[in-house]
Amino acid sequence: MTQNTQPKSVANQLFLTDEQLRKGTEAMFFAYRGFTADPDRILADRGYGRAHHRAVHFIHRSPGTTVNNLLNILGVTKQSLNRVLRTLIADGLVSSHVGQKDKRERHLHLTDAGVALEQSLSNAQRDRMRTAYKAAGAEAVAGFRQVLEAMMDEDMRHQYEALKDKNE
Amino acid sequence: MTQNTQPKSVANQLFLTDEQLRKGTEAMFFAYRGFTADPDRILADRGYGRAHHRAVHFIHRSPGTTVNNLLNILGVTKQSLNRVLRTLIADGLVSSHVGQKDKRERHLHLTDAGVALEQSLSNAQRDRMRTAYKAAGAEAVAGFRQVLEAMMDEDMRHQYEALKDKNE
DNA sequence: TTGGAATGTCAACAAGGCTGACGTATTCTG
DNA sequence: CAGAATACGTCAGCCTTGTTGACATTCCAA
Repeated sequence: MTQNTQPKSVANQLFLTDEQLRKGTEAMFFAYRGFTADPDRILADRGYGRAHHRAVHFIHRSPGTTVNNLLNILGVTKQSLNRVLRTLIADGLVSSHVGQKDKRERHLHLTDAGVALEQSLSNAQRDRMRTAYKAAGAEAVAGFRQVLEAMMDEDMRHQYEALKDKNE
Repeated sequence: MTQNTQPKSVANQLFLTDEQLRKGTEAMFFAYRGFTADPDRILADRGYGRAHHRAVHFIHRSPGTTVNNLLNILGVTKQSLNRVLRTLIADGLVSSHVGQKDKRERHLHLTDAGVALEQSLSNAQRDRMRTAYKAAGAEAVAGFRQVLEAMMDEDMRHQYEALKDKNE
């Protein structure tokens, strides 16, 4: 349907051919596998999965966040998140306190053990990311980020932007 | 965008700070969600999941491929893939023939209905990709691909490279 | 020709999504 | 103040998709 075998007038659009887009798709698929591979190994050793990683990551990012807040960021149901939080709290990696202002809320923090796990996960992931960044160079990295940001859903881009410059 | 108020030796490496790497991590997380969102909706309507998408995609890419071959590309166990293939075959989207040369092998093809599904999935995914590519521009896309390729595991990069230029 | 390797199938289990229903505490609002 | 709305937890049950284990068939090499 959108086969691009056009004249030169569109030569500057060559990166938009179906073939180029398909390559991008497959690159995303294979790269995401690499992206999660290292943390997955660490998690498997401790009987956790990717869901635990995501929870730990975002609690670390936003200490004191509420359950509801986390729900929006992670995009899962509360039943699903609750299962994960329950094990993390039981294992002493996450603490949950009733809110001061609003007592319906629970504020989540990593314990020392939780911070330690987060560190080992993010170190593993960062190492791979750093290697990839170094290999590709600063300009490629800028392009990488631009395309990824353009690929997000509206809502997610807002979540992302809100977190983006938090610790600068 | 890059404020160069630093000495050169530092400025060159600014994209390798932990903060930059963390942003890249989160960009991957949110972008991958967007990346899969559109096909996921189509699949859900038909009672399929992402595993079906992957199988259909790579059978389309490499018609006549064997189960074992697909296993290597997808990186799952044969039992897991088999369940998905079984439903796709039962639903008449994929055909499986015993190999001529080696009768242990099964060669996989998409039926017309399978091709139709593949089209609707890849059209949806390409649309988002195209929009993102357009918004980011050709140079950003080149960087995007470079970083993704550098992020893959060795083995996966080989799989990816092998597929990469197949239809050019 | 026979034993091992390769290919693929079936069965059963676990993680982690989902929906729906319900209970409890707390806060907001008319 | 009463009732609606919000935040959270939990139970039950479903689905997809990953896992291991057991097994049949086929091929190949000693």
